[in-house]
Amino acid sequence: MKLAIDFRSKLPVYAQIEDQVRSLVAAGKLRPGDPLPSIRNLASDLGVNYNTIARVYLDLDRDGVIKTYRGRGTYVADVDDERTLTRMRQEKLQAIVRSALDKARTLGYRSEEVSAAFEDQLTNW
Amino acid sequence: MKLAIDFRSKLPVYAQIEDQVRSLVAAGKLRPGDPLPSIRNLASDLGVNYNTIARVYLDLDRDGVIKTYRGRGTYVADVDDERTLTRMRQEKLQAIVRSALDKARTLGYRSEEVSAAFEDQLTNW
Amino acid sequence: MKLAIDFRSKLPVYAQIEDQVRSLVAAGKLRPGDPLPSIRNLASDLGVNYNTIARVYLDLDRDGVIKTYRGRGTYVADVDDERTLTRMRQEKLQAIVRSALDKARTLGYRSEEVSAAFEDQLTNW
Amino acid sequence: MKLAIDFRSKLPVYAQIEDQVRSLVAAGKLRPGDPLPSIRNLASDLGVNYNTIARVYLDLDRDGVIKTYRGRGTYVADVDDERTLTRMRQEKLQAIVRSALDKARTLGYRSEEVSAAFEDQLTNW
DNA sequence: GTGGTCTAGACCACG
DNA sequence: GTGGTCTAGACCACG
Repeated sequence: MKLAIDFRSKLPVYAQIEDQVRSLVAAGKLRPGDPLPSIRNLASDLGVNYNTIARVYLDLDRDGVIKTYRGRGTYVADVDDERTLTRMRQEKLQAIVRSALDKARTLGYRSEEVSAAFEDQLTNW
Repeated sequence: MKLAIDFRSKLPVYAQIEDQVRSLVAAGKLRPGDPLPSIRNLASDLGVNYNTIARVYLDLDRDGVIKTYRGRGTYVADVDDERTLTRMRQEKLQAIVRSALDKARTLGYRSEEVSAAFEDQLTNW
Repeated sequence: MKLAIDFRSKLPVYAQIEDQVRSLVAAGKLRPGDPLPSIRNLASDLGVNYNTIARVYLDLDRDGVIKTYRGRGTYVADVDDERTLTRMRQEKLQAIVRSALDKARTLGYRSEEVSAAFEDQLTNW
Repeated sequence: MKLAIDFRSKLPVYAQIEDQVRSLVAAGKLRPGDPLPSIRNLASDLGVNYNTIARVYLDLDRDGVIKTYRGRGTYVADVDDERTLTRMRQEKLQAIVRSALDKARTLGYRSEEVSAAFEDQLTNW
């Protein structure tokens, strides 16, 4: 599980990690039943404290994203069926795109400009 | 100057405001010489403390985004020439688009998917 | 706000405090808008660490029991109307009584025994 | 021996089991000499680890609630006479009732309210 | 002054 | 080994 933390970001570290795990699950890169790294391992990997990751896993568990089993580990929570997963994956992508377009529009860019910038960037995908 | 603050965001209020002002300047919605609201006015408009806006203006001034003149007010900083402004405006847009594409790619979306989502969202611009 | 912690209980300290605050709100001893002690004050009053109370307030806030305002303090969350409050108060009492009766029944006590014990204890209320 | 574990409770599993066994003995549902299930059986019945039940039996043995005989099994400890058993049974019931009344009183309920709630709940015993 | 995040480190519960 | 709770203490954000 590849996560990237920006320690200079004003977003709290725990929020950055939570966001990324949620995104990975929503996008289907982490699938129901997949094991997550142990708290101690992830903490050491990311160079943060055990407690910070413990909070992340607690939050995600409460929100039903993951399931933690005392003494046994942490896993991506089950989801009803494959259809729901596919829908979630689409919605996640749409949210990403919509958010970028919203920002651009708010800043006064015209749709042709945005479209051009998009085509341009997509070439070196 | 329209700013939107999300008090439930984990991003500090001062950071949200700074980001938005920087973006408005970069996108050319705020142009060199344009006046900014007084600290007191903006604070009251946004429902935040005077000190919070004072900090924002101090940061932006220090970074050369705005210029504060004691007793006369605060203004968007001058920029050499129109060309630079145009370039900044383009770069800002590219940064927005690139950031969205990066996120999508990291999450495992294929370029065709992203392209489709983009076209889709662009229709109700 | 009078809270009692049993440090020898196997119930975590934070859970004991959360339970008690929830009960006080449900029973109407703490009413919407009432201020709660500051985190630092309550921590020092109860002889526990700041972080423990911070967690309590965070949990209660997420569950909508209280509202915290950065820099300003923490308050019992608003509730629609007086009727709801009255209903909550009744339900809380019923939950207490039901829980005791359930336990007694599970342990094989007959209803007359329980009734007698109840009348007995109620005399020195 | 019917025991119910709530794995989401903040009370440790071992404490939940110990409490229930103690209560069953105090209430006379488990009588001196009655056999308890083997550690392995109970562990498998409850879906918990062998070590957890081993700890429970060790604690209960240490407290004189049960007696473990190597190779022969575990039994509810002997008690002098029938009178003591009867007294323990009454005290257990009183403890249950007192605890509920204490909680209600602390939360500001009036004795008539509690009495009414009690009568009410007792009807569907 | 009031709330929020993070670390280092100890100790417990469960497997 | 894996998750959970708690402390002491530092530093930040907001009013």
